Amino acid sequence: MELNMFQEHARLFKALSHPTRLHLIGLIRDRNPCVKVLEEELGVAQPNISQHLSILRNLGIVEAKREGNQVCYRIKNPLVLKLLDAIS
Amino acid sequence: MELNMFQEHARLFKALSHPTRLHLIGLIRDRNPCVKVLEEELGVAQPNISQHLSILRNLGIVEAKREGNQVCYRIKNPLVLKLLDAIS
DNA sequence: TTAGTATATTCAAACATTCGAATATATTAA
DNA sequence: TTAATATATTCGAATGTTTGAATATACTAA
Repeated sequence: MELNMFQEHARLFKALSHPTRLHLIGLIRDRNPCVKVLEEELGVAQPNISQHLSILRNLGIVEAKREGNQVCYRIKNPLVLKLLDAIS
Repeated sequence: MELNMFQEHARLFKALSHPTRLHLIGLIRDRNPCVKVLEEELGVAQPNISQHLSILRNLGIVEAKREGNQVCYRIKNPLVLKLLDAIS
């Protein structure tokens, strides 16, 4: 197993190592929601949600699509779903 | 999905979010090695290895068994193996 | 007992993450 | 245009993680 593999996997696990991000991923998986919906569901301040979404975007875990006034999110890397299914 | 579930899963993912710990888990899975062997394989200082093993022990991911002079490690929570298989 | 080997713990400095506050940007409606 | 709504970014303080250095503990051999 390559050393860089460990780094890459560690980065992915780190992205999943915060409860808010796991909650976000769960909602995004189910409904491809826009940020407003995520904000209401989580009861977390909007800038904080955007910060967490930014982390997930930068790792290629989710992707954003603007739809008029709002931005909707969906899962980009299905590997993440495999991991979530494996853990629950 | 309960809020505490996200916390619990996040804790597990955090334990897996460091390359050294992933390397350790891989070796432990294959050979149930003692710390000396882990030290040689990883080329990382012994106290640092013990620190990472302590994190994995505290989360119930691995367990230690003293064998005379040395301490051997093995996987305790097989869920971790499911995760590692899912990611690779 | 003492010396040697194997492992664990403690501490502090360096570094990274998290979050609220403030602000910026994008789009729509008036 | 201006105002309103939705989302993103920046910054800094608080907090958490990582690591090397020093030290402690456990066992074995002499």
